[in-house]
Amino acid sequence: MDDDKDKVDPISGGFSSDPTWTFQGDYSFFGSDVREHSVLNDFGWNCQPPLPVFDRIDSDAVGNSMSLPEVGVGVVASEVRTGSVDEARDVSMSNPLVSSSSSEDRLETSTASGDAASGGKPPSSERAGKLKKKGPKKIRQPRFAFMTKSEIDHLEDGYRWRKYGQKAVKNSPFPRSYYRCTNSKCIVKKRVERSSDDPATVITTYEGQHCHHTVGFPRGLMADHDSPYTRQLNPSSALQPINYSRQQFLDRLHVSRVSQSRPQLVLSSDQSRDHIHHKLPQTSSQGSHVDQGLLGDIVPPRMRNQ
DNA sequence: CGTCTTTGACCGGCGC
DNA sequence: GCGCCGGTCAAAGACG
Repeated sequence: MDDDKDKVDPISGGFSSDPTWTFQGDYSFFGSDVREHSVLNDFGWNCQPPLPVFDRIDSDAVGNSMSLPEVGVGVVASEVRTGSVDEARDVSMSNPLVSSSSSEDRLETSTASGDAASGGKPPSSERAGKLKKKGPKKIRQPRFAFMTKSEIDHLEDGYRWRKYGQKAVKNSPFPRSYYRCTNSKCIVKKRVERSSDDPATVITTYEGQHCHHTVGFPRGLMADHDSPYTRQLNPSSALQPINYSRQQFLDRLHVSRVSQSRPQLVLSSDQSRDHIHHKLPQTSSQGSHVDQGLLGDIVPPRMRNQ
């Protein structure tokens, strides 16, 4: 192990100081506010507010703007302004990440306006009579995406999801899956797709904010209820700062990954464990940062508490 | 039997 | 107007 690699660049969050973790290209990917949220925790990434305001997350843009760290999570943290479309467009115009035209535009318009009601197919009789009335321009849901190296598409994140659709992605051999939070009162959605550039990379896009706590890992995940990981996932256990050393964290995480055969958000393949060991930037626990759900590591509080 | 996934059809926006 | 495309619905099937 080379401790030199554990130094953390407060600006880059450690990625830029290590070639393996370098986000190639430039930080425009993160917008101008990159300095303000590049704080890493033991998890590898911890977006601290304020996040840059993007018009959208565009997986194409993501792929073009960055190269993923070999292991771990490449974060495309973003917040979509909840306001008028025009407002958001103004943001996009000033953000180099945001392309002028993308499918996400269409996504925004279609999902936010009707959401559960508009997109699908009501009974034919109903369909004929119930012509879409143009409601007020949709309110955009906060949205962010991240990229993970994983063989598993749908990564556990502490919430339960119901898959409601799958579509082939243009210019990609991999389909995109659509998930919705199983909590009936929760409107959070999630898209999962593999990068066509790097099939080992899973791009997960969340939309909206959970209005409830995590449900834990009902499928037997994270049985170690006292792990730092669990503490971050479970609000009830996240009441205190995480005190594990990085080494302890990695050891525990490794055990859980191997035993469960289910890679978690930050980590990917087992063979990369040593790699992670070397490459994970070392930071303090940022003890004040405790949160609910895995999203707590990514979504800034103001996004979650809107 | 309840829950979840699969899958074909449909909707609406956008570009041409 | 038409076709493309992303997103969604919902019936049917699979699964535990």
